[in-house]
Amino acid sequence: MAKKRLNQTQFALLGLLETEPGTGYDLKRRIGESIAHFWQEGWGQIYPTLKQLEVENLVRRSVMKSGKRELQVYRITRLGRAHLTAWLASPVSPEVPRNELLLKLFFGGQLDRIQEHVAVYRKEQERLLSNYISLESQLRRKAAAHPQLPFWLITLNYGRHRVQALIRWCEETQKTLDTLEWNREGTHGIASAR
Amino acid sequence: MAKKRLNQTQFALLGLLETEPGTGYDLKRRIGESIAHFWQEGWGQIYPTLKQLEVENLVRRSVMKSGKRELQVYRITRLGRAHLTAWLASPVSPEVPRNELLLKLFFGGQLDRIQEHVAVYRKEQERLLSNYISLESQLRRKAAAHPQLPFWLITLNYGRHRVQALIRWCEETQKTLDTLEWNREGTHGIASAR
DNA sequence: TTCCCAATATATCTTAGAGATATATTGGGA
DNA sequence: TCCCAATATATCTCTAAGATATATTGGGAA
Repeated sequence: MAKKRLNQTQFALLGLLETEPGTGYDLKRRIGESIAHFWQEGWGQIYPTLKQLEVENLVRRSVMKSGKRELQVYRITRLGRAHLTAWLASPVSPEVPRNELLLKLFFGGQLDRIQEHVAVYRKEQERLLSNYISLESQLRRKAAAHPQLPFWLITLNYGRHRVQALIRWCEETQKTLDTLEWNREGTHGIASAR
Repeated sequence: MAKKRLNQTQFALLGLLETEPGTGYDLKRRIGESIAHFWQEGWGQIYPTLKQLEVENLVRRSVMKSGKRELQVYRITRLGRAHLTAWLASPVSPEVPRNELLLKLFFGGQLDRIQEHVAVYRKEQERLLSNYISLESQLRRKAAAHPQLPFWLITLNYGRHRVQALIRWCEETQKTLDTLEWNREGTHGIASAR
């Protein structure tokens, strides 16, 4: 008996529908507004998964007419809620590491290109950091009394700790790479006035 | 003209073959010994990708007989080397975040289960940390003079910074969750002597 | 008023990748 | 001699990333 690999998109959508019913488009929008900093879904997952969830009776679909347009509104069922709860309590599956930047660093190549990769990466982490900070103050204002607020802050805090560490790594790495560049030039006897 | 999405496995294998020719099995072993802490490949990628690389003339295959067994040894070609170099210099594609632990935290659920998730996660990060530390001292001993050593240390350093930050996040989070538990019990008037 | 565009809404297609599994050989130790 | 772990190659399924097609709707500019 093969252990069924779990479709995480299912549970992400169930979790979102638990808060409030909505259309596929709506769910995508809500992902962007709430969990995008650690979870993303594309159209290619959302619409087929909703259909699949309906077949399994984990969600129910109701069609809302608005002019010529038919909105497919999904809401979670009792069974869906049960599945969600079970999943929330189940062990977190380990993450598989795959870091393109590190792969390129490991293989070496042209030093100046590597330095550029690190610089771009650092900029991106700094962008993320300021993003987390503004999201946090926004949350504290808009949802100050929300019972789930502590959990939301915890997820933001994760991002903050992570990117701060990565920024420090970038700083260290940039110093190391500068030193290497220096030594290499020294070795080759190239005096470059900069 | 659609931008061809890049098959990262290709370049990972080319990078490994650049150092030294080898069989698919050999490459898997070398991944485990060198880059597994930030990059992994399964059989399902390795063997088909090697065949594909051969078709594209990026690697050349030679069959070595050893008794009844035929070893498929692959070595990188001049063209393959050119592709690899171009890839090493090309921009790093952004990482798509997908963190199951944070998703479960965000959706809330039973507090004790969340606490267990965090505890397990913390243990895993601590395991990784001690792993990085021993790998580093091992590297410094075995490859002290290797020209690529600084780059290898940089990748290990990335892991160390990352997991140290995540361990600190776990500590903070555990405190926060404990406080929440306390408050909840207080609210419900449950006096639990522990 | 009409035209255009951005936002809303649903859907599908291809490729990459994760993970499991099948199968055969080989070398060394009980 | 037998067995098992390591070596070696290969395939299959499902999940997910990303791009794209298509139609509607509401609001602002010409």
